[in-house]
Amino acid sequence: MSDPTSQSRAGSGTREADARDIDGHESGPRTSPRRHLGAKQADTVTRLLHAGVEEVREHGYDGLSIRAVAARAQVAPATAYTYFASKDHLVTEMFWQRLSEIESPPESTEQDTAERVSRSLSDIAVLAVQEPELASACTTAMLSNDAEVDRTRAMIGQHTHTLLRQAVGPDADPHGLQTLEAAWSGFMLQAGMGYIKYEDLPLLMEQAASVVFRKEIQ
Amino acid sequence: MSDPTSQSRAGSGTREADARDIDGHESGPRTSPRRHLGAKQADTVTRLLHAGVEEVREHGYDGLSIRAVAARAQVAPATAYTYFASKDHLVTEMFWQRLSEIESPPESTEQDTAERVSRSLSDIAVLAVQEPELASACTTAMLSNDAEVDRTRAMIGQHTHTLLRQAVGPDADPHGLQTLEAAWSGFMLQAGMGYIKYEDLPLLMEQAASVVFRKEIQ
DNA sequence: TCCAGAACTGGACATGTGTCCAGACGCTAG
DNA sequence: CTAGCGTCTGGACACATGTCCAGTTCTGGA
Repeated sequence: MSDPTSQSRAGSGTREADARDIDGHESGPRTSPRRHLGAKQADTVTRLLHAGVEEVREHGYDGLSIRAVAARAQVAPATAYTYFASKDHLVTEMFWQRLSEIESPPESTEQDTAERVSRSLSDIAVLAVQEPELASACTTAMLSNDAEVDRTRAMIGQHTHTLLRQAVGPDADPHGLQTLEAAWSGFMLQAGMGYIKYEDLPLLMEQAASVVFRKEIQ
Repeated sequence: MSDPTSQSRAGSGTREADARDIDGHESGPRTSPRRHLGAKQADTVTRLLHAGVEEVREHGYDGLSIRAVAARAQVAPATAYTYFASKDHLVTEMFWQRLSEIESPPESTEQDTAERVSRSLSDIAVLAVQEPELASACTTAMLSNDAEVDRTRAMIGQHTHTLLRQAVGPDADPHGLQTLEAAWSGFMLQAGMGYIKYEDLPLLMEQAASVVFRKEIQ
């Protein structure tokens, strides 16, 4: 988890102060928030995020409209735009909210690198399997040129980078890590376009890791 | 040279207006699967594609509008929509038109795999360096849910797959190829978002290939 | 209790996308 | 020369996105 420094647009600030997230657990703020959202605002944001997930689940990225999300959250469209700069921002924020809860698996014991990589990312894969529409929508939304999306994207990238780095170990070949990271983006992309299935991601990444880190698993 | 067998929406049929069909009349203007273009139509398509490249160069993906492209090509918007199903289709088609001209380098001699991979893709990188806006726009456009985009995307994917396969050799480890292909998508994606530079692609891919195919280059 | 400011509302506006269609145009066969 | 047909036109339409703002409702603190 981490807190997307709530900025002008609040969006990210969901996990703030008293803010409870969708499922109700409270959260520890990570990054120092510059601005706090009051309980009411936090609630509005939460409702929007929640409504957004439902909308995207039902109608996919294309069928998602901010106005529909606002309506479902029982909020005026203009209010939604107060918190999210754009549809893409909303979508990335929905994904980030879920993703940020994923931590590195505890004390990866004696497994080999490939397996650790696979495990590290399997939680993301699980998320993507549970919410394929969201994952796929986020893939598209991430490409948007939008200052707010930039921030969120950076956090998503940072987070998966950290996950990978931890799985791979601090002394791993930089090129190997680089390659693995690119492969991950590539697989996510392919899954977003429907070329591969999200549930195959862990296996694919395990194969990639074993090929990259010559662990002779095959 | 792969020939984009001109299809429903003409787009791909850019290559030479020779296309006079055996039986030139098909009534279904909209969804007819295979339609060949007369010289005049081919010219219109060419002008649109050309204008599109200029527009995207000047204004980027977001600033690109079909109407502006049509105006630049001195054609009515409705006419543009006759040939291209959507803005995304136009963009992918522009890219494909360039990409399809790229061939595998001749008989790669005794170089090692990593270097062959780097060489094979360097022409694409050159294209992307020359037209970064186009490449980046295409990255976005590829994600569109659009039947026409599907086709073009498939051709683009097929073509790069072939390039890679040839560079890597027919007996290469499938997982290695798979990983390399994903890494390629990933790097293209990262370049499209501005995280890396298009001109670094060949080096990055060479590093990836050498890591994947244990050629002990490091 | 009361009120200033924060939060939200609702609807108009500017812009863009993609569709549709009646009619004008231009090439070519007869 | 002229009819016919494929091609192109231009503009209206339906709908989405994102902006703006005057006005209303809510909230917390004196």
